Amino acid sequence: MDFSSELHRWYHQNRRDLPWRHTRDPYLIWLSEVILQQTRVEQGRSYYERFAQTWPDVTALASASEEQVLKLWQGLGYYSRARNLHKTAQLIATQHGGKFPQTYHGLLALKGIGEYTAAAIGSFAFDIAEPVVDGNVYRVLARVFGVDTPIDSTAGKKEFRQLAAELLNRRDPATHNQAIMEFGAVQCLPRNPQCPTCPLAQECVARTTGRIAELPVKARKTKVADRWLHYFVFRIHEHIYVKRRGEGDIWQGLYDFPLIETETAETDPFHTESWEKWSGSSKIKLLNTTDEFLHILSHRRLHARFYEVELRQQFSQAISKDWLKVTPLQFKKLAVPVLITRYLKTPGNIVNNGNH
DNA sequence: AAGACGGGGGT
DNA sequence: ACCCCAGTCTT
Repeated sequence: MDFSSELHRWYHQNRRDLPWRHTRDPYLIWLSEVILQQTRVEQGRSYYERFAQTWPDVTALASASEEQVLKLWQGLGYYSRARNLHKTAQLIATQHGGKFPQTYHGLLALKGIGEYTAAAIGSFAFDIAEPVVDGNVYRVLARVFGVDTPIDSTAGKKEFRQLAAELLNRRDPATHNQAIMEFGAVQCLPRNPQCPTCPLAQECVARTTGRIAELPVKARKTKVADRWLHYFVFRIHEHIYVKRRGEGDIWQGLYDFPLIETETAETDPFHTESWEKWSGSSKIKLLNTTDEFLHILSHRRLHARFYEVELRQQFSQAISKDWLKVTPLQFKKLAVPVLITRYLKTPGNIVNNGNH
């Protein structure tokens, strides 16, 4: 039996029941695919349910504000996905009459839709014969066919896509694409592949040559840099100062607090220009300094501390130009990074408990 | 071609 | 501590 038939048979017996597998609606498929980019099924599942319920079609999503979309996306990470999702919804609503493009290249042209997602939407919604190549597919093909070209190289991407295209069952690309990804996610696991029960074990090159642990090959590893963040939580009567994060850094579009970043762990935030500017203009009473929060991102180690301050008077316009004054209740409606959520959960913090 | 971009889970 | 996850975009 050939690769695709074997896969198809395995899939028939082992497929999980996932909510986005009950629809051919390109909007819902798009939604699920964007949510699942670099995200495990179990992590993305509840987000999909909430998005699909809150905005059941592309017009509804287009009518929402970016703030609302980011708030519902809060905690999922890679927030450009949410911003692009929203922008693309508006484009489809206004320029495409609410209808998705029905070609691979038409889909590929949309913001937030790359080769993988265009193939996924194309095959699942429109039976377009394009192969999906995601992390699961790289792993399955690298092992079964013994391909050791690095998957994060240009040559590797090309080679794996070519192989995936040759294997694709053009009579039923939708099922084939689902099957190969599901096989990677359930059977051919990264650390613990279930080889004893694998229908492809006999032909699997990695298996027969003892290279299961070495495949697939990844060329580069992301280096992790440290950052030191000093957050100032200024409370004045019933309000807190917050800031919307801008372009060119993590968490774009989310809200946090006025921030002093230092280059080293030793640098004292109270001996900086920002602090001189703030403290020189206002009566500041430091109430509390939290312990350090260590917050791990894939490419950063964030060391964060929160300085809680009760203000007697508000800051001048010159200083707080891009700051926002909100009540704790209003603050809860804004999208914030998980790091801020962690701080807000600490007992007795000045935001939730600031009535001194 | 390389880096930026989150957060959670597994070993 | 390190790796991976239904990747995409920018430089």
